[in-house]
Amino acid sequence: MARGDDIVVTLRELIASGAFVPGQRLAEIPVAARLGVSRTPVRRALALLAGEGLLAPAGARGYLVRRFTFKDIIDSIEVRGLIEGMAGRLVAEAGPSDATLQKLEACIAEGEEILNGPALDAQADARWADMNRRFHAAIIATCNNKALIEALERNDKLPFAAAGALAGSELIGAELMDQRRDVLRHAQVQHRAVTDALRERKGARVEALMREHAMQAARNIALARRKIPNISEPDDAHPTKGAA
Amino acid sequence: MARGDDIVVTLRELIASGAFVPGQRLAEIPVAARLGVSRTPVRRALALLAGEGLLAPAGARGYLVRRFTFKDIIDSIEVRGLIEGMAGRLVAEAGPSDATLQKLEACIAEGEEILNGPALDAQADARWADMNRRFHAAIIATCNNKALIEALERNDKLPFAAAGALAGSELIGAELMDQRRDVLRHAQVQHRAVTDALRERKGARVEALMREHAMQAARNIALARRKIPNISEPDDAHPTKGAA
DNA sequence: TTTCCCAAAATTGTATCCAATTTTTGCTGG
DNA sequence: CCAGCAAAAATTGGATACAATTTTGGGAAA
Repeated sequence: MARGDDIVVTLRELIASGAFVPGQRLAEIPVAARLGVSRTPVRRALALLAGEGLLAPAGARGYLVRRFTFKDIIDSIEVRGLIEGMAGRLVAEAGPSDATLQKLEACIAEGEEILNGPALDAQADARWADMNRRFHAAIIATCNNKALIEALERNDKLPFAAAGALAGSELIGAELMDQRRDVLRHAQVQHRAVTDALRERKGARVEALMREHAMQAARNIALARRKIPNISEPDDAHPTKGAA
Repeated sequence: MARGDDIVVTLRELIASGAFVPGQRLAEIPVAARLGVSRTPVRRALALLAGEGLLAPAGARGYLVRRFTFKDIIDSIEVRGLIEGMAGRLVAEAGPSDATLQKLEACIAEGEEILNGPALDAQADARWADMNRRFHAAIIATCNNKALIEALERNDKLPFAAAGALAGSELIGAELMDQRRDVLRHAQVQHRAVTDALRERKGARVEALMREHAMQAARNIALARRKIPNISEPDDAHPTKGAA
């Protein structure tokens, strides 16, 4: 998709990195000037980002950078657990292919390698993040339910909702690195349990494990809460796109 | 939202109604001519519909009307059950407000009214569809999880995925109307059970009930399968937007 | 006859221009 | 001094013009 989607990606990163303040109005002309393009592709990008939920309609005209509270982040991670849980159950019920199981085992082996390594530095963390993404992708990719896959794809675009969003980010300081090995060790055990349950076609167990696995990620995010840029307080009544 | 969103709505209806054949390429100029507007708003609309999953990118340029198999429809309904199930569980765990319970009871009372009415004609069916939408909306609206609400909103845009998509449509012929009363009676019982479980804060039970309630809707869709326009056969290898 | 290449046509993507609506600002009146 | 209204400025949405890329079709050569 070599359309004007690079603009969308750039804007998404700018929003996630905190370059745009939540609640700020995103006028087309300044954005276009900043990106060095005309208003036309910016207009398309803003509409798409609003469709993704990163921007909120500002009254009758234009868009606002949406506010995300800390609860919103935790909630989206729980939704990820819900979706991945069903995906895992579907895979278990259908019986995972050998190729899938091999992928998962390879991820586990790599996880073991990382955990047994000498230092758990930023590089090791990035490697873990990549492995973690492959593990989760291997499950959702074979669930054979397009609606479910797309629901997860959309959810993953919300800030810090995707699997491995914390790992590999710059949010883990030295003080969190101390606990990091325990955290990843626990995740590794969960990956092991998920893989075994998949092989044994224990659908309900996989579903519960994936949900709990996400809840664990939510707790880890909570540890880094203070470093997350641009999270709003829960009690501010600013517009964040109303419910249904 | 008085933006160019009416064009998006119109196109969505044209796709759902089968005016566009799946796999057909949607060129901007013909679409713009058909709607009587210029290419600019059409481009925005096509990009948004692709974001919603109703269109698939056609190689490096333009979009195709996406193919939906019958399984895709059933799958999206099951995803709806998953999401609504979690929403119901959250409402139950937090304790539903009196206002919510009153709304649900009002829906149930209206359902009883419809079922006890003399004829179950198309008008009664449309009334049921409206009541049903309100029932489901009352639950999801109070779940207090924005990611979940938006996941449902997106899923509801897929063909026949939304609650009450079959009821109120033209797909129920005379032969299905015979079974219609039994079908709705069963749904009414499920609404009753959901409401009671919510009041009693039985989260797990609500979740299971909502899932099963959706599965029932899937079975009803299956009865009308032959009348659904533009569903593709499951074994055609045409592009339908690849998985993750 | 088939295949490959080049040219032409069509279509998408971008930039600019115009109209319409909204928002802001300043002035006037109470 | 505040409120209300009017005018002006700014910003968004739509249409058109232009550039670039892709696709298609035809012709020539093997």
